[in-house]
Amino acid sequence: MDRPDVKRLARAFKALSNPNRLQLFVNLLEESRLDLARGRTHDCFLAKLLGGLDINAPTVSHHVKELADAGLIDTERDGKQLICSVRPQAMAELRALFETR
Amino acid sequence: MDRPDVKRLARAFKALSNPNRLQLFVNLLEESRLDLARGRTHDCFLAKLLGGLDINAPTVSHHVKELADAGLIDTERDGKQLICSVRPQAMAELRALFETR
DNA sequence: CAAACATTTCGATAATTCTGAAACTGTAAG
DNA sequence: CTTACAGTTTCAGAATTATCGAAATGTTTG
Repeated sequence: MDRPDVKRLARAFKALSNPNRLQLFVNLLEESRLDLARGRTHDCFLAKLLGGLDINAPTVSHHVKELADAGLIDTERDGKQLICSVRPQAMAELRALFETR
Repeated sequence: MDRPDVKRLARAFKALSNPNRLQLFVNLLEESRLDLARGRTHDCFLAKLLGGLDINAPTVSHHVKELADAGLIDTERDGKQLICSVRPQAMAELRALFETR
């Protein structure tokens, strides 16, 4: 195994350590998987990610920023909406840590 | 994908979100892999896990407890030493989340 | 331009977390 | 029994975090 970059990993895990933020991330993951299954590029604006979450707009904005700063997702502005997508690189790095062997 | 247990996952991620605690866990992971490579059961007491860490005993104790409470590691007392091992179950659950597809 | 919309920034507060000092417990060795 | 060892508990202070309300920004629509 390559020596993991503990500092960066810790940053990612911190981003995923808040239940609301993690739920946001999981929702995005599932949306991504749906779209990938349809062979389409992923495309998901914020409001779509709030499934079942009871938090206000400022908090959502803060959480999204945190996920982005941790390198877990990419964001891009499209008109008045914010498009989110998971970063495959980050996924790979995290998966590697938990690989058995 | 099965619906992930967000609350429990968040707990695990929180346990890994502190750099010192994550380093502890990574050290244990690497020790485990070494021993598994030798076809032996894993066996690791705390002092062995402190590589490069600059934290005092009470803090270490606290961090280990946190990792155990989060279900990431098992601990067992042997004489005056504490034996730690990673929980394969937890590893699998985390790995699943980052699986692509 | 005005109104509606999606998100962000700011400021403030409550809650949680990290850490070490000091004192303690249980075990092994002399 | 005494000492040393490995780790734990308790306590308290400093630092970080989560959250919201209010106001602001930038964008599309009428």
